[in-house]
Amino acid sequence: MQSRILHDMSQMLQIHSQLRDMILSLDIGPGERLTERWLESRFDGSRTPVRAALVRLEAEGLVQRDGRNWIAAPIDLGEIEALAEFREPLEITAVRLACARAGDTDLDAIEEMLNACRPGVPREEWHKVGTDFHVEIARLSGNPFLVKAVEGVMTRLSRPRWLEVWTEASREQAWSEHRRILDSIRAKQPAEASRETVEHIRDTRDRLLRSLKDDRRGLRARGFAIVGGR
Amino acid sequence: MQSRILHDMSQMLQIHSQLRDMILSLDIGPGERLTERWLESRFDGSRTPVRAALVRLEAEGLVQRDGRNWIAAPIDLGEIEALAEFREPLEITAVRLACARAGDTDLDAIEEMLNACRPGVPREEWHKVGTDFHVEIARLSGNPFLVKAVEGVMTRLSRPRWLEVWTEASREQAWSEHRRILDSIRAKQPAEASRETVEHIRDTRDRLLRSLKDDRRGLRARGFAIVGGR
DNA sequence: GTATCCAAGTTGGGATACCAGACTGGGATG
DNA sequence: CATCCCAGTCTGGTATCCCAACTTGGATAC
Repeated sequence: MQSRILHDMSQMLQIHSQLRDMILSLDIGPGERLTERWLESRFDGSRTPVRAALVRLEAEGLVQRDGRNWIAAPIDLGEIEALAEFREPLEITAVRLACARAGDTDLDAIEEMLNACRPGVPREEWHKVGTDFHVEIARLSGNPFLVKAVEGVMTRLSRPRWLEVWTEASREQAWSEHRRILDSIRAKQPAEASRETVEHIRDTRDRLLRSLKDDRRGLRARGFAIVGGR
Repeated sequence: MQSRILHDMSQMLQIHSQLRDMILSLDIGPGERLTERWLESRFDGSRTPVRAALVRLEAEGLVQRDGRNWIAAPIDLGEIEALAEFREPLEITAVRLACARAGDTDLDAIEEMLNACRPGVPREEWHKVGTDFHVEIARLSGNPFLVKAVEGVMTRLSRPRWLEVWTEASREQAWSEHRRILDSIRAKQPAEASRETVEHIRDTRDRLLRSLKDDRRGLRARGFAIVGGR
């Protein structure tokens, strides 16, 4: 009987995780070329696990093929719009199901997560909570496909959200929108929670697109590939 | 050994496609173990492209890890329910957007596809059209994420749909439900199209679950792993 | 000065050798 | 007869080597 837990991650998973972090943290810029040989030396492994990691990251949309070459996925303004359109029905469904299925302890855990965001905590924490909130709500739906899909959406939105120029006001707005959604779920008000979710998604989309378009020139100057957008 | 033109299709893609077909056609049974060495000899390639293909198939949900081993994904009754719950909002959104965005020529192409299904054409064709209909409707939405998600759903439902015991009546019912949805889209009646879509998805779910539960014993006898279901 | 072309270097794709861990079966032991 | 143990075997994971296709840069011809 195999009762053994894999205590040591395979190199493929290590490289996958590290490269993922480098891309999401913009340590590797959007559109930047990745050669298997460079990655091999960078992570001190052979090309075999490097290639396996690249294939997985391709499925996540963080890495793409450019002809025969690998590149970190560019920031795509059209994609941000499509993602907003895509996640609306997903997250509406998630909050409605959460109203029906979530227990109080689940909601308490998410509330605590939100409460961890107060003036003074580093921006990384705000960013992470902003992602996790949506994923955890989806998890309350009990539907693994909703969770996977929302995770995918938030992964793809991670870099745009990081590049957004944050004002104190917009940060507080997003936080209170999250808070309102959570309260509506707790009050078992699916219609209200849905409406707030749609509003939040559209606000987020508009903020991201406006900010990225405004900074487009500067971001390109940093070597970041920003494509799409009309 | 291989001096073929690589521009056409890498071996990884060939193996991916062939293995995918073998799994979807139940040539490889649900739950069946796959060893890299067997695949290597079966497809006359080395383990390198075999492993890349397996990683991709894992992302599609057709292949899983079982401990350190690879297996063809079992049929999971719980998954069929979760998929129905997941695809409802997706396909509602797709038909609504299709009402707004689809042109007549697009709709004609789908109608022709449906018309190709008449008594006498082989079951494979009915099966394929039943999948493609939903994907093509999603394509009319113009949203690539909706397309990808619906493709994923239909891929995961492919084997259950194939295993379902088909009566003449249920086949005709599914066909006419498709037809009605298409007509409502053509008439730009999003509310009606949505209602019909939900109805169709729930009918499909119930038919699949009933049929699989009834045949569970027989399918297991054929060596097929059928898991889940309460 | 410009266009052309070829050789050297680089890239990803594939093949293969080797490794460590897990499984299996049979034999020794109580 | 049951139990335990160990070696042989098989597995996926990794490193490394070779190859064909592409890129590139500079010499050459005009």
